[in-house]
Amino acid sequence: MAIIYEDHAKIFKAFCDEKRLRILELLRGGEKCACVLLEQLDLGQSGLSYHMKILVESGIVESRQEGKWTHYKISEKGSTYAIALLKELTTPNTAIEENNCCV
Amino acid sequence: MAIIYEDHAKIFKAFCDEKRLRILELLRGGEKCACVLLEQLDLGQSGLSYHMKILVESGIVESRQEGKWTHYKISEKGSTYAIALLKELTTPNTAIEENNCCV
DNA sequence: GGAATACATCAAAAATTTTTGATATATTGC
DNA sequence: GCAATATATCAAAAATTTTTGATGTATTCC
Repeated sequence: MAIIYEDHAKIFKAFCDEKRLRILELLRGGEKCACVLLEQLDLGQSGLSYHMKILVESGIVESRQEGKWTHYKISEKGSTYAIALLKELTTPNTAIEENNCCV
Repeated sequence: MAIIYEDHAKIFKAFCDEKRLRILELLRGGEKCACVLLEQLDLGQSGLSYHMKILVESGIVESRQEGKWTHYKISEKGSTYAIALLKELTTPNTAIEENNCCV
């Protein structure tokens, strides 16, 4: 399957797991460091790290290092892009020929 | 995890698999019956059926039976809802208290 | 420098999703 | 009604994702 589908799928993977949706919900309240997320979620430390990696790689979340702490927040740029992409993926594209049958 | 996260995750599952993104791309060209999708995709018949079920259950695709054929198309209503939801999920929510630490 | 803290990475186990092939159901044309 | 066609469903296998616990790395504090 073409590269582009893989990239697009990656973006929406941020939203198709309940744990990650819960994390995003917390981040809607503003930037949080991993330790705060950890105490609010039913997740182990390495489990949180795993999900944060997926979120950051999707572009929906950005991370910022500050000493020994890592702070995470929702990326406005990434979110805007995802919304535009979702619109595109669900909008009729007349450039694609109608290829029908079975009538 | 609360019911609502499960429902939301279900919607975005439509977009986090490459095969399903490819199917949506085809449907952007207009309503298609399963047989057309089948010949355009690298998928077996039961595999297509599996993915179509996920797409329909996400609300992004609607199906219409016509004799022995099933026609699928992108649901405008479902898409609009998904876009609105994605916006909501990535928009700061000041109602949620800022719960920070580590500063 | 050494201990403590925060987080990432790794590998194995567990869980879930996807694929595959067989079978079931419904519709059409004879 | 019977054969053929279109699609759904099922169950087992394969693949992928997620969880878990152990270990590694970087930073701070003493």
